[in-house]
Amino acid sequence: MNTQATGDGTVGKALDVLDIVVGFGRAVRFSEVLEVSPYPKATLHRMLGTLTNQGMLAYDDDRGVYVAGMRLVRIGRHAWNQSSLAVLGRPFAEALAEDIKETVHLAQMERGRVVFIDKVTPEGGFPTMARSGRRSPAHCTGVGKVMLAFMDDDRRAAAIEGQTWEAFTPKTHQGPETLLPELEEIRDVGLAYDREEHEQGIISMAAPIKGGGGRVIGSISIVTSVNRMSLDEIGKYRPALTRTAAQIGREGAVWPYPVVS
Amino acid sequence: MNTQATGDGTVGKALDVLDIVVGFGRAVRFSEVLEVSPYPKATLHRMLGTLTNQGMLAYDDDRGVYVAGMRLVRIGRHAWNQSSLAVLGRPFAEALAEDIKETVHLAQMERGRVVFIDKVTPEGGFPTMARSGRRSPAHCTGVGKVMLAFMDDDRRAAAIEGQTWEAFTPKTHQGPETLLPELEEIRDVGLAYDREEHEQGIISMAAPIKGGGGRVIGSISIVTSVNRMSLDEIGKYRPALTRTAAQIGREGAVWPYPVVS
DNA sequence: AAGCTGAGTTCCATTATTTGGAACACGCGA
DNA sequence: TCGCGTGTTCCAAATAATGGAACTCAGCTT
Repeated sequence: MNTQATGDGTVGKALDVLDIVVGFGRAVRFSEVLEVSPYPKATLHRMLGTLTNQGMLAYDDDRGVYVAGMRLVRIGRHAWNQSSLAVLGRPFAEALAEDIKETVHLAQMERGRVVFIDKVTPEGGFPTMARSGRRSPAHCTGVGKVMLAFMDDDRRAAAIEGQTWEAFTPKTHQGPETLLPELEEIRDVGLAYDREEHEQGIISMAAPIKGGGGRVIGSISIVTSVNRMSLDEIGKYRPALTRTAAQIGREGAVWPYPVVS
Repeated sequence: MNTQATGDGTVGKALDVLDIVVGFGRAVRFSEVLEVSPYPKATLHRMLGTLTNQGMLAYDDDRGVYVAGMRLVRIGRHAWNQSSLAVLGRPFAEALAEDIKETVHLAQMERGRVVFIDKVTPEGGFPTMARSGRRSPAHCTGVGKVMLAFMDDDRRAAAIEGQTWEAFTPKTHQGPETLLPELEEIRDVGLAYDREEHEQGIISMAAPIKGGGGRVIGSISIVTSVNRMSLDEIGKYRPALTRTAAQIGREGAVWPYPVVS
């Protein structure tokens, strides 16, 4: 119905505000939130008050800033323990990263956007900018494209509908016309590559993580820089990557948590 | 104003429901939530719908159950990265646990209740029931009492006001009359002991973690069973425990996140 | 196959809450 | 003291939440 993440009356707005505040990734002043939120001063003020009151945010009196609250930390941790692929995937991701000495990303999808669930950077691995909990577009990342390729048709349709098609580099897909054929190719090959589509000089190779019934529950990728390795060279890790993806998938065969499109 | 965690209109109710669902720790049926929530059928139904719609919960069509949603996982992870003592405390807690071969807990406080932030059980350590994200009362745990002892007077007053005084064992404090004197003692000694007050046979020794300005930002404890060790014996780890607490505190000297009382 | 039961969903007039423009308070530097 | 940028409070109008009751649907029983 509504493609917007917003909506749903008061609760939707409150969660929207929560998302904004936490998304800053640091303590924020009222006016900063006001600037980026679509709500009028009084409304936002009341919203922040409610969220603080509820323990989802905390207000630092001295500095006059809002930060994430303990209740959010607690509920979020609980949710993480239950629904995050990281809990069962981390050991395998760590083993892979250690084995090949390259950075490994673990991702899931939320409404057509990639959510980085975890990352492992081994000694000497390439330090990527991804941070767990961050979101990125799906159309320009290896982990995103591979999930799009293997998800249900209707979910994919909805996800593609919601893409922003922002052009991060000259190689970024700018619309379904070029993306859809690549997705088909990805389905054939069983892997997706990020050819500097999200960031100049950064490449990756991603495999889908399939739980019970072949349903995609996330994806895993090896990320590096073109200065360290070419796309061809990264290909030599293909067996290791697909093996790890399969291991995690086996572990998550009875995965009860749906990947939200 | 209101001591209840509930309140604050629609948003409060929605968060309440979210808390309930996630608190189950597993996929739940509508009727299960209905049973424990104070809301009428229609209201709860709408609430769950809204939360699902917002990505905070996810609904499994096949099984007809609700689980934590990806959006909650994402926001929660973000919050965790920012505000959890675990992020900076874990390495030290791990070192301590490895050193003494006993289980170590890391905790913070939310509205007078202890939230377990992280735990480390080394090879051969005593496996405790605490799980990160879980809550326990403050009046009967080492980590809780030590935070109560060292927090601001007004915060302590509010926190003590909110205690349930549930008697888990014969040794549990049943009211402020006996707890307050012990808190004073704890302040003197600089440590708190749990003398089988939460669970028969389980004891612990806890130290406060103090950030900048001596403000308590959490606590750390060594937990074991009376079958493994006596209260006296656990005391030999005192230097190690206080050293670790100090290390974490130094790391968190510029800790920007308030410990919500 | 009709009837029953329990779980989940929908309806809608009533009621309570949210809304946000505007006025107000506060701290701070000039 | 004035002015400015922030943050807070008010309150009548507008909107959204409420929940009892009726309904649907699947599975089970007689």
